[in-house]
Amino acid sequence: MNTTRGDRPPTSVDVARAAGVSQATVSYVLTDNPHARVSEETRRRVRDAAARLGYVPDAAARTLRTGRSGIVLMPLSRARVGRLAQQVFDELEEEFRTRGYTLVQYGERTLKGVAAARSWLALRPSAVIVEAARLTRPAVDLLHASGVRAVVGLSDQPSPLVPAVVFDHRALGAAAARHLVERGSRRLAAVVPREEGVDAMGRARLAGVREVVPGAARIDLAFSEEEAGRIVRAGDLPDGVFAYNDEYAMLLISALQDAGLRVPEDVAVVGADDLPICTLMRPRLTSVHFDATASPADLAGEIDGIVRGERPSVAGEVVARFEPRLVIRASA
Amino acid sequence: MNTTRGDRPPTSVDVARAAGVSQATVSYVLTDNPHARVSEETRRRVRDAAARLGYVPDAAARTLRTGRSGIVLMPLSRARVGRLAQQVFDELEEEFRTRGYTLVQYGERTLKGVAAARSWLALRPSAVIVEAARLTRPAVDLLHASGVRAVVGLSDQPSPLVPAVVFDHRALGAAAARHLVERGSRRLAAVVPREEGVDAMGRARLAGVREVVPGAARIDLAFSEEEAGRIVRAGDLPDGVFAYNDEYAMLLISALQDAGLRVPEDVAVVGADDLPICTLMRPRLTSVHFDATASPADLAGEIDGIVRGERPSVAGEVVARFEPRLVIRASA
DNA sequence: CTCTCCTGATTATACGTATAAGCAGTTGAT
DNA sequence: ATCAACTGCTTATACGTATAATCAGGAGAG
Repeated sequence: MNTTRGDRPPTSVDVARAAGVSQATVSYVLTDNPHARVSEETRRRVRDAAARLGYVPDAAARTLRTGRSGIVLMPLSRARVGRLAQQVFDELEEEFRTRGYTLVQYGERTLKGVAAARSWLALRPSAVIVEAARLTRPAVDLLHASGVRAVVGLSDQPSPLVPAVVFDHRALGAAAARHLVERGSRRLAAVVPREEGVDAMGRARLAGVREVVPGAARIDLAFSEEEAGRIVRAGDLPDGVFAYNDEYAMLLISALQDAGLRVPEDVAVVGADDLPICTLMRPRLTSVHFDATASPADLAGEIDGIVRGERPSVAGEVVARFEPRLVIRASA
Repeated sequence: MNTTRGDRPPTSVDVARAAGVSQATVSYVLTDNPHARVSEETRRRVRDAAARLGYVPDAAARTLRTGRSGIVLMPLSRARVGRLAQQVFDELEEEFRTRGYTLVQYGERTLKGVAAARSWLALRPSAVIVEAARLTRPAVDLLHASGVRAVVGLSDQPSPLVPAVVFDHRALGAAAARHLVERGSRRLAAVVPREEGVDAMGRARLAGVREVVPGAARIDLAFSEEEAGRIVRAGDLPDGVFAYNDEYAMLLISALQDAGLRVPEDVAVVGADDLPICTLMRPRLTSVHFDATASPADLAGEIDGIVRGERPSVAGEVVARFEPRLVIRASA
């Protein structure tokens, strides 16, 4: 049944032989090249042969020839980002796949600037999605000059170098603080996780809290019961806490309850991410959800448009913005 | 400073010109080819030139030439697997990267057998890690014949086709059930989640429970408070429940407590995954942890060894096994 | 009838790399 | 002194694809 020589996957030459045409014709037909002039009859023969042989184009050869792979590179460590981002990535992966791209998470975390860009270029990606802080002007220029059509930044504010997806952590912290104040909290604090990688987000959210309440305290906290217990027992607690996210909120609340303190009566607590566990805790957790102005599908579409040259890539533009939305429950 | 013509990334030819040698010599030096006979002086010149130009080999060209990419393909949807597997993937990604591979999650979820294998082969991966259930003998043969050195299955039991990573879900369910019985539960039930993708794991874990208690009831449950509440209010509850995982356990416990039932006095509950939230819930959640007989580093090393031909690929072998370990807390 | 234009193909080439094969100059054995 | 073997390189080639350039043949215009 398999008519290819040897036992490697069939190539376009094998398809050509099977269909009785030249390799070029196979390529013209299967890529739907608009400049191609091939009769309907021949197209059918080629497609039949390709299907019969189970032909799948060699990605490397295609990339080498065109100078561009279907790869969308995300040089991030999935483990280091929040739950929200993980979910967004999962959906993005799906969206890109339906559009013919492969989302590759290529975790080069140490390099920055031009050196990082060069290592990314080994894959000749069509697009790169990366923390804006790791980009420099020369790096962006190098990427564009080397055929990367879309460079998209992730940041907590618009980037002057590239179009960006903005996660407004300050606004998130501010929204939480505003609610705590309105509810009657007089002394505020914000948790900043000690975990490497998320501490930056923690500081940005703290800054947002301090936009509203300049004197808000900072609670540095590792994710451990012991440390949470120690902080609660140390006393001198504020009456309103923004706990960085829902998991830290749960950690804090369990420590507070163990110490005999009531939530929200003694200490009000606000989480973030609006995870399913919010409704399962007692009291139910008030949380700040990150609403996106654009869905993963929109984002993928936007990037696809830039790659295909249908849309311009505008530095400073905000491709999608994640804005805080308060979900009020019982804990604050 | 940049001595390359045009503005595309430098190639080995550019490096050769800069070092005053031929392109072949550059390749010999930079790949550390053992058959190469190049003087130390020349090697230095080549390496200097490469560093100066910021040369990074084109992955596509290398793949085309060698017939094999540095890609380890995992055709899975990350969103569909459990928290444990997600964490394992994150660590695997890191391990593979340090060994020079790129772990690519290429989510072709619908295809099976030879058709799936063909689509995977477009990337000429060095290794494929995939659910064993999607493999067939011809598919495995095709992969091997096409240059894929290591095909590793994920399964709840050893696979006759390939070496496998075994997640022993039955044993996990059985361990939970055994504990519940020893604690004094007379009527058992196991939750099977309705979520697509994880339901199979749920059924396997239920089967494990029934190995211990043949008459154990099955509770089909979607992750929603309404449904959990409905089930609790319907009455006729068992006095011991294995809740599939920690999150479903929390869902169930919150519903039980809302109905005025006590955990574990009225209903004992066991979760799985041993997430951090186990110690934050009240009562603290008894959970079954999946202990690995091999770390992600070991697994990556094993696969690397097979790819490099240092280790044989043995069908039926168990590369790593995840075995249940009970963590007893207050909920059961 | 000749020339141009169009159709539907083919032939030729380049992408960047790894590696087999070849080749000049030197060394060692006989 | 002669030839083989070795050293340190170079030249040549193939991987599989996309696409520019070319070409045979027929249709239509003059």
